[in-house]
Amino acid sequence: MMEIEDVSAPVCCAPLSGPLLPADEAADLAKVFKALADPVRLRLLNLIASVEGGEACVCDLTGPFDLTAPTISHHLKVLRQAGLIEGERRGTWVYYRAIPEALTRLSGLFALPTPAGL
Amino acid sequence: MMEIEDVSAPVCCAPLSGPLLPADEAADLAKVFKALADPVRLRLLNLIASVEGGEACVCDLTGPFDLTAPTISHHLKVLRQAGLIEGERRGTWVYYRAIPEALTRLSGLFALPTPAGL
DNA sequence: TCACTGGATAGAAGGATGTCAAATTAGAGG
DNA sequence: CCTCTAATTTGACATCCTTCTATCCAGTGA
Repeated sequence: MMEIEDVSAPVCCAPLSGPLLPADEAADLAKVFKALADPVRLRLLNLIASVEGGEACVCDLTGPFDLTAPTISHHLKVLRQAGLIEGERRGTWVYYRAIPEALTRLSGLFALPTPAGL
Repeated sequence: MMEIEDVSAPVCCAPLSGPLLPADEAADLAKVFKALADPVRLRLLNLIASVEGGEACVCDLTGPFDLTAPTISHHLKVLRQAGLIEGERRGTWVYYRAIPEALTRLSGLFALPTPAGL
């Protein structure tokens, strides 16, 4: 269940304003953004990343949405396969946390070379 | 032709690790990521943002891809409506440039509150 | 072992998306 | 005015995505 593909791994450092992105890296990056391209998943990531302690139980992630448990489970899987979150089962419950490196990587992607211009 | 919707405008400042994102802001943000969730559009934005002078002619954006002109035009429109790029016609040609504020906004979205942990 | 609960998986229906060919608009130049 | 080129729009088609219901798996505890 906890399989991870982490398509974001090879996508690393260079900002979009920087050197030309190879086509295969663009494809990998697109998968990460595809994971973010849904309001439910954005709110899920937001919920998980903003939790005090860094961990959120799935049982607390279903309530805020007007969706069935399988749908939430599906969205969590998409976020997981994108390398944005990771899950761990402890007893009856499963806990998810954000992967800081993934967020930092994305932050750097949008960095500008000369912010003096703005 | 140059209509802009700029769905990214209301989405502004708070990082994903920060306070809870309202549902409607999440929906707006998702539109921006939907625009980024395609390898061709990522490469287009990369091409435009990395051009010396900050401007790229559409005529130079068709070559790098194995796609027809209408398809490139469609992708540019999606990026435009997401508020990531803007276009301007000068004579026969249309030039596009990245909108730095949009990129900076996204960069801040992935900022972490306490990078001390990593 | 059996029942109960939290969570994931499988399969299907409906809507959204990427791509193309064909037609359209905008400007340059005879 | 006519033609040529750059770029966009339109309409169609195939594919993918979100969501559901139904089912299955994993632990807990009697």
